[in-house]
Amino acid sequence: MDAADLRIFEAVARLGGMNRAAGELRTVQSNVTQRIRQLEEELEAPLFQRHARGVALTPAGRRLLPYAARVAQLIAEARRAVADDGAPKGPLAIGSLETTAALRLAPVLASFAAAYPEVDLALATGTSAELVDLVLGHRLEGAFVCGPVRHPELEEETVFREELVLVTQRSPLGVDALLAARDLKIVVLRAGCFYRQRLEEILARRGVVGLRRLEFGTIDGLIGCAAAGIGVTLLPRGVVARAWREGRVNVHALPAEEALVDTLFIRRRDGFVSSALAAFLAHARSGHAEAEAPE
Amino acid sequence: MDAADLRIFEAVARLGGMNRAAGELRTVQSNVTQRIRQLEEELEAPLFQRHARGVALTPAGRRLLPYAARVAQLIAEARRAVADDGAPKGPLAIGSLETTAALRLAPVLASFAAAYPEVDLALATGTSAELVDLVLGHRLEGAFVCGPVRHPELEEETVFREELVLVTQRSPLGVDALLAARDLKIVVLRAGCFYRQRLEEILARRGVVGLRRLEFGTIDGLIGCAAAGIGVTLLPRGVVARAWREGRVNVHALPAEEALVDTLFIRRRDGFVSSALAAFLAHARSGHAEAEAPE
DNA sequence: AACTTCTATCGCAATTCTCGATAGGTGAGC
DNA sequence: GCTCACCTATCGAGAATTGCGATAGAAGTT
Repeated sequence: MDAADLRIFEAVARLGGMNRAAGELRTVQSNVTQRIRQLEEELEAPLFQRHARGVALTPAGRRLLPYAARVAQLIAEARRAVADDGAPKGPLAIGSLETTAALRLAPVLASFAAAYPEVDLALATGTSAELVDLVLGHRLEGAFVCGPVRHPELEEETVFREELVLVTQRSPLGVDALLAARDLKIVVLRAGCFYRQRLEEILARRGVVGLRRLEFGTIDGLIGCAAAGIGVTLLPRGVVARAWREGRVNVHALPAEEALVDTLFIRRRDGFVSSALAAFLAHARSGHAEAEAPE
Repeated sequence: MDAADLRIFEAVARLGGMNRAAGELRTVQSNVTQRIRQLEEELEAPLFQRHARGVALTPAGRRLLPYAARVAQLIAEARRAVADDGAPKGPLAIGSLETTAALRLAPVLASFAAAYPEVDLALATGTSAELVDLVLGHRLEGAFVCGPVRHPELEEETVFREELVLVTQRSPLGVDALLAARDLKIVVLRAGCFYRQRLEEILARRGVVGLRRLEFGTIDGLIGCAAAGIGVTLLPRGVVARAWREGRVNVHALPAEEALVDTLFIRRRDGFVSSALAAFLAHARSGHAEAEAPE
């Protein structure tokens, strides 16, 4: 049982037929048949049940299938480990919440790309749950998500701790009075954004429910909306610092348990940490992340 | 890069020479040389530094080595998974603390062996730390240890919860008076036993320190020593129930935080659970473990 | 009944693997 | 300084494996 055998086995199992597998593997059907038969002889167990429309996994085959994928992944990882001589280079696939990417990662990415031109950085965005799945599935080397995740196979590390503040129009009124206004909307960066959920929780706890939502694609748009009294939004303090200094909006601090949100970087515990990823993490930790933070 | 290549690579790295590796692999040196050279060409990286007395790993080789072991383990596990058709059979290597084996496991093992004669059960004993290492190193499918362990790669499950009691000679005196006796010894099953450590902590907390230790190989010996007033020991309540009913010893309950000790079964989180292991765990959980417990 | 789609098998070619022998290099010991 | 022991590199021939194309057979579809 070799890695090559397992690759063929995996293709046959996934495509449900030796002909289809042969096509994908750039070989001929007789070859696939022979290799599968040899594998079955070696393991002394039938792996596929043959029928007229293709093949189906037997129980033994079902037991083998996950190992085929794991062996392939492990060998791919070994290749990367050998190729990684310590100088950050090559592909680096990481993920991030859209909000984090927009608010925090932009300067990190820019300076990282400048510092390590040899690295081909790919940034995927999605919800925390999607990103966790991608990391677990070896599709991403790591991701920035809102935590805690507490998955046994994932290592997590807090990289940003945001203090979220309510942002409203400039007004002598208190926050409660502002929230009581008719037609108030909550303004969020994007549907599904983590801050939206948090904002709704915060308002619900104050008895404000059923507000309309308004989506904006840019941070400045959010702040503009809040300044105009159209709605209320929730943003990291650092992001609204400028608008606040300029007197365009009011910011309202929240109690710590509502205000603080940790952005974690997650990666597989057993996974290989490429030099590119190590360099990226060092870069993210070493202060570039504070570029937008308040003075 | 195939599993076979990695096996050859691993042997060369471990033995420090292609000749030695060829011997172990039952092939000839030229073959090993060629395969290693091909592997180096494929990976485009030198794996070994050749010198007159053999070869030494290069940095790239050092990076590859752990993957060779992991691939080999994974493939071995895949073989076992395929061979395991649901009927418990074949080898089953588990570990246990000596104390647990003696006090709790004997009836489980006996009835398991009778129920599943197809399983070749091997029981290794050692300290908790040793057993944890053996499980992590794929040498044992699981082990009974005293917890908590909290290792990220290990799944742990509480299988026994013992109530430990102090066992002393039968006497109208209170436990404090008995502990104050001169020449009192602590009697333990074996050096390094977990209960010994707990017993010393318990006594230390009551100001009793520096006692002599006496080791006995059997539970009955411990109880006999305690009954004769030679020493004091610490045992699960169930084990001394008979001697207590017969009026041979006094048992003294302890506060919960001192009395309760969990025996956990640990196994690798990512590891394959063989049918034999599943059957064993079901067996252990389903009441056979209570054979020696009090009525 | 003809057709399509799939797997099993066979013979042959190409590739790869294995083996044994030989060459070359290096350090230890005399 | 020489030989000896030990090691790796390389070569060529034979063996084994793998890959390919063609064909046969089975089963569902039209």
